[in-house]
Amino acid sequence: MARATSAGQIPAGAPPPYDPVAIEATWQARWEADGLYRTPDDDVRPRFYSLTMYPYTSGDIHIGHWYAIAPSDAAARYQRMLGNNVLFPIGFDAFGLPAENAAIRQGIHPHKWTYANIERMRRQLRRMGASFDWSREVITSDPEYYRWTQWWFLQLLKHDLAYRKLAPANWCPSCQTVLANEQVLRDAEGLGHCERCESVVEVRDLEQWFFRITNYADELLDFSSIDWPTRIQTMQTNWIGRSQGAEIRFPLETPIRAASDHAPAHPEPVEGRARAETWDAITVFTTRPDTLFGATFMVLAPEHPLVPSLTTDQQRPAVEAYVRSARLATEIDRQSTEGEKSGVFTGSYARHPFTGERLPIWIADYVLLSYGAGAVMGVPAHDSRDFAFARRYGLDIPVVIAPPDWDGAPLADAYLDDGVMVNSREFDGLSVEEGKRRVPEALAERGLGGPAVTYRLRDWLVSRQRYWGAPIPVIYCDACGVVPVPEEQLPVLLPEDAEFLPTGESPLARHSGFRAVPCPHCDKPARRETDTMDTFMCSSWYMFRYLDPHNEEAPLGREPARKWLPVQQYTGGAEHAVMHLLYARFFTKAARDMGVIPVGEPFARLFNQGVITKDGHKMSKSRGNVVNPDDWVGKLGADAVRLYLMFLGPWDQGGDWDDSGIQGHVRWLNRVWKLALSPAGRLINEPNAQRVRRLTHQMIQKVSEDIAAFRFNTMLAAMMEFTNALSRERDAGPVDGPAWDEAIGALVLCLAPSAPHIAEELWQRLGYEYSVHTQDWPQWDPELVRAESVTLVVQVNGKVRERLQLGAGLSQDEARTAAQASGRVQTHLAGKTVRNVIYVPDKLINFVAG
RNA sequence: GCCGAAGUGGCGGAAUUGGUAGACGCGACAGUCUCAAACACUGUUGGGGGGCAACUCCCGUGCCGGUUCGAGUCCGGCCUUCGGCACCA
Repeated sequence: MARATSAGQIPAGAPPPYDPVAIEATWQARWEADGLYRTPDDDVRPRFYSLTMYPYTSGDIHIGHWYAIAPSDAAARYQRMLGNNVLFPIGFDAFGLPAENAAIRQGIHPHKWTYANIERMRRQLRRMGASFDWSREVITSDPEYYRWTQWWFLQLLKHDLAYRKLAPANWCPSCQTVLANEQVLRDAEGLGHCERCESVVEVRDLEQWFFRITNYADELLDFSSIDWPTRIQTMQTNWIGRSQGAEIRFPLETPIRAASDHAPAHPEPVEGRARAETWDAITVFTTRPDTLFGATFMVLAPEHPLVPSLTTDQQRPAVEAYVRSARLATEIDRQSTEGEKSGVFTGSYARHPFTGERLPIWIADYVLLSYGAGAVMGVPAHDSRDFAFARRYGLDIPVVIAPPDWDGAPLADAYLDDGVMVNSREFDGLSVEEGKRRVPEALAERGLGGPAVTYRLRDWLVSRQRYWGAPIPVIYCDACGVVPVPEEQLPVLLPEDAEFLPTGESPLARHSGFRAVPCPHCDKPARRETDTMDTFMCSSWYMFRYLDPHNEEAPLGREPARKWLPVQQYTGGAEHAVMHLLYARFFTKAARDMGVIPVGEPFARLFNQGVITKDGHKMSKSRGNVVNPDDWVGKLGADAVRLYLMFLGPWDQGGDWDDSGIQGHVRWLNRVWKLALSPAGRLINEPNAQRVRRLTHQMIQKVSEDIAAFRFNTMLAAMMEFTNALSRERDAGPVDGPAWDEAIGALVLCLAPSAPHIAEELWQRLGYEYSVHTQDWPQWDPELVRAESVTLVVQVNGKVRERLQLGAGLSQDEARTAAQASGRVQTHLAGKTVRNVIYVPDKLINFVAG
């Protein structure tokens, strides 16, 4: 930290007032002009990729963005001062439904709405003074970006990670359009209504695109190579929901044909057998194969393909009515009807694989087609849902796992805990654990099933019947089938002249110029896919594009990928725990397997900041409690707002905005300003200088450790404490000289990541070289930090009776002698015998006496 | 219901390989400055008792119990709040 001019250049007299608004504008312009935060690719210093989640283009940068970004920026600046080549990019998540809603409400085209918002948000972001490299900005709705989103889609298709199948979607029969889940309003009975016309929403099956995220389910459960909050790991683990159990085949009395190819999620019944048109058994998945002998009925999901064939003529009216009502409120957003179990008997029976007993086959909506085999064995004694169902319909409830002191009486409720297998033939006497192993083995020997694993995670449905998204680059040809758009024809441009009528139907579906296209194979008339991609697709790879944002040959080059990946520090909200953060991991693994990037995890370290509230509530326009950061920045400056947000408390806990709190930071910055710029005298003597130096180095240590661990609140507290101490030194007498210069210099350097503008201004006024943000982070001297005197706490029977200022490093005997010299200690030891002495060097001595 | 996190002054919070509870800040009160107010600055500020006083004693980290010389921190059992999932077989 060489000074451009010699020390002692601070002009005499009172310092000028601290004018944050003027200072901040000046420095922001200067940094921008100098390209101070540009990240060169050819830098030899160690790289550090620091990423904060890019904002959605909703309209305004609000206080939540500040809360997320300001500390990220401080951390990135700290890394820069440590000597790293830091990449800290920013961009905009620009596709999505809100743009369309705004378009319909306000009559603005989504494109116009989005780009106007970006314009405004850029300005607001610049006022924060964040050290973004704007030259790498990405906007996901730019053709130069979504061209590559489409390219990724084609690669996933090529690698058999994308496929089409029928999937339920919300359908409004009046608007004749598909609705997103958030456009469906639920009434008290759980029925969905169209948000626009209030018609009852149906569920229709459409051919939709999926990504095979389930191929990676097991790998996604492995967090060993990344440093993520356990909270997020747990959430993802639960979301993936791996269950170990068995598949069991229950033979049918007569083989039947499936009604449709609308297969359950787990289409292969057993042993890799191809899905048969003719079914001779019903396959179920269970995590409790040990309870097999307690099965007294079967239950299929209402949508199960075997239902029509299994239904007897006598039962058909009841079954069809039930299936119809279930369609109105299916799993897309099924209301929890807590405890109530309804169902209908199909009239058919299956055979128990071991006993051959006839089991009635029912349908019920508590069984989900999309999980396991879409069918369950009903074991009422040991499953609470089956128990409720059996009670309601008068089915048998035989006990096959005996509770510890069971007397043979009927159960009042399902018994779910461990016990001993009974009424289970050769398995009697086995524990639950042994049964779970032995029953599937026995099933496998007889060709009636075997061990199996199932996941809660389903494949990622990426189709959106919407306009404002990246068009899915495929073409449907009557002759050639599904034809991928050739890569050299990308991007498939979103037509801007799409008619944007408030019908809710995707403009792409009715835009004939977009739809009609010659087949790339046979050149005959064909039609484009009119669905667009889920915006989570865009955000699954944006961290790659920052590395090579202007590459026109590839989404990113090999060299940038090798140099920069993975992201070393990712920060953002925990609301993305299972969507964005899981999809991005899947995407990275897929890209690795395609050979495009060299890593299998996108984010090596993750930090989730909390939520900022006002008066204890989420901020919302309807509640009228929105804090507008621009107002505060205009009045008090960005630095004060940044500090206030960082000081609220631990970053991952969030905090509540309180107008009065921010004044404290303005006060403090003013104190720092005056302290740094006030004319100084001479430090009178060496002990004072030593004391100041010790305080300085202790502060540097504390600040360094805290900022590295994202403990911004205690980092600032340490600087405030230091400021208070320096003020006391100055008030006690004249101060100057190297120790004082070092103290002020260190304070300004330590402040630079958090309050970049005032730090730059002070740095310049103190006569140092521009810029403070390219300086080395200050080092602390361990020798100086060590205290020479300590407070020794003296306890008698665990209660504090005296605090002594003593030299550091005393032996137990020396400490004991000193402690026993105290009158107070003598009082409390009077008439007692010291039985034991516990000594913690330099901290505490405890006399155990009685 | 299941999973996870957290309960500390008037408020935000600090202190956890067990060792001074309340750092730092806000607010409040008192004082300085001012005709006055605001700003700024200085001091006090967990609760209770005793003393003219320098002081001194007791209680105190959601509740009950335990381990320990010593517990905000560890163990057992509760209560409350927040977050996630929610008929996952």
